[in-house]
Amino acid sequence: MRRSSEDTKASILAAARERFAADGYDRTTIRAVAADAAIDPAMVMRYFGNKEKLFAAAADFDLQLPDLEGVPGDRIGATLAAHFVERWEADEALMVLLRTAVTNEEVAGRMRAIFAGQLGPMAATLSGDPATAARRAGLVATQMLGVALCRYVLRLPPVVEMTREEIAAWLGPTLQRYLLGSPQ
Amino acid sequence: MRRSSEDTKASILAAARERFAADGYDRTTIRAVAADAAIDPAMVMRYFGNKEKLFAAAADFDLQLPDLEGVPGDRIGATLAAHFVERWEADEALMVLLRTAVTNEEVAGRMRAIFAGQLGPMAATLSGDPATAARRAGLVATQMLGVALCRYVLRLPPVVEMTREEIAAWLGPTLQRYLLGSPQ
DNA sequence: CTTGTTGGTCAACAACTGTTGGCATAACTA
DNA sequence: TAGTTATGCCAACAGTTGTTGACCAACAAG
Repeated sequence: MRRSSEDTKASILAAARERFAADGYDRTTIRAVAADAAIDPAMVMRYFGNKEKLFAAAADFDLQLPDLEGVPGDRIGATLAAHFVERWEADEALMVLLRTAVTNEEVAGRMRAIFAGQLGPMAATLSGDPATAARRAGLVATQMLGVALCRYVLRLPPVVEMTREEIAAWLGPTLQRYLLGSPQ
Repeated sequence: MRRSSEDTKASILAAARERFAADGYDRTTIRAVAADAAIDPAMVMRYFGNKEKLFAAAADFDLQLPDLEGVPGDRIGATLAAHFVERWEADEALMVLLRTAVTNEEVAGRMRAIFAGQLGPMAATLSGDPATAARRAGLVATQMLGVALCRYVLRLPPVVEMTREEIAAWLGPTLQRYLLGSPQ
């Protein structure tokens, strides 16, 4: 039996996700992806057109923000923090995006769209104040992307060693204040 | 008069810093740096040996943490936040490091050393508790590197639009709690 | 058996990269 | 003035990359 085209396409995509997540866009080569998928580089081109399109297919990402209805008002920050950490660790797509957005303006734009489109509305709903919602969402982004950067990319030891629960406990009040509180 | 070798070396270094800060390590080419410095690529090699050494020379960085003696106990976080933002904006070296550390394990190690060596001791002094100092320093790193990432690299609009004072006001209490407070 | 389609390989291209060695030229020194 | 040295340019190398087109082999339909 010959492999179906869908199977190879999927295995290429899996290999691409790993490579992009580990090495970023520039350091990932079509040849390396093909080798990981045990296939000829030309197949990658045939199935995905070019490197950019392969990346686009590998970097499909959704924050999947949780439904916060029913969460006690003072637990929103901690719930959100826990969700983010879980989300980062469940899916390589975020690492793919983060590692690439740093040196690729187009991908940075995609990142901006994700956070503006998904975190912004949530902040607006929670705070009830459309005027400051974008800023509140931005503050949340700084803290959560900072954790992703330090924990998964730079691997700062103290940040790596914390458990999800500890992170949620420490960051909960921070997000809480950014979303619902005031500077002081 | 011929240019002195020091002048050329300095102009190469300036061009390299800009390129590395804007594009990261991989996308920066010796040829582009040379063109910016209006000089032949071979000169870059003669003066700096190879690309890695050029990078090392361009990425020399010190957090220059301020002396917090005399700062009112409840203003430590805000003072620190303001200092960081000022520091990022005064020197391209941080962007050079950040843009590269994301896809280069060696540079990531350098980043770890900077934060462990400079932020760790400060946290130990402030909190007076050596057991939790590293973790506190790590938390501060997540928030401040997160700001650097969102403001200067990803350029999330709400984060870019905030003034230094607003950032200091919002992040002050966060850093304050990470350094001196408890999770809850 | 032939024919067309599908999944796959191979070899090569053109462009770009870091890097090197030889050659020119201006300036200083004896 | 002659020689030496510092400064610089040019052309080329070897390796890697994305990408392409020609070719091969298995399977299904006629």
